[in-house]
Amino acid sequence: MPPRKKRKTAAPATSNSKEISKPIISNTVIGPKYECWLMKSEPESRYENGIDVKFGIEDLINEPNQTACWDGVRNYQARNFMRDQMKEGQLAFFYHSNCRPPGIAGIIKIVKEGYVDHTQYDSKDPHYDRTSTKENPRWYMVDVQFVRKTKRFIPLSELKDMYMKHKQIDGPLSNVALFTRARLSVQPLTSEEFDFILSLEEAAE
DNA sequence: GCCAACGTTGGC
DNA sequence: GCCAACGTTGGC
Repeated sequence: MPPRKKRKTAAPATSNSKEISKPIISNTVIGPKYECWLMKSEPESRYENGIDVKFGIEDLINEPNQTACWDGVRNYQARNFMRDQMKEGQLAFFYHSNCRPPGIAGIIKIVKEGYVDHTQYDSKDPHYDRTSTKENPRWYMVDVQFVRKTKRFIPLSELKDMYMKHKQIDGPLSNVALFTRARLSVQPLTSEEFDFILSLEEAAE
């Protein structure tokens, strides 16, 4: 199951009180601080169990309030980021995957923190999980809202060139999850990584 | 459509 | 808890 997403929602913002099991940052080992994100979604039609999982940035723009729940993520690391670490107001890149060309299309923000992904209980949903129970939900999602498109599409190829370069010189993208954990559909970015990538939208390549 | 990388499952 | 088999992601 693909961590792809979406459709529906536009949840009014009762901020959720649930989830108390927060992360607790054991800073015994100090890792990078993640306050920004990259979220992948497929902008082109693809059918899973007969249902189109297409959800590109234009689809988000067309949602009520330009807001959608990021349902359908079925990977534990990605879930943990959404459930435990994403905070309201944080920014994320909207990344187009499984298309040509792949890359960053826009910026979104987290408008509702982690809560139970209802699609896990829906037997008709492509991401139905028959083993998850209401008493002990397995999958979580957040709500995101469109902020803006990037001034230009920032292709993966360009990010990869930067990554390769930065690995040599220990530049800002030398550890970026997009390449060090390529298959994760919800990825963390440090502010430095986020800002560097954002600065690329100005450049003419 | 191919397939490398990597996550998950389940036997032992 | 190991690890082989299998499934998925997603670039190309």
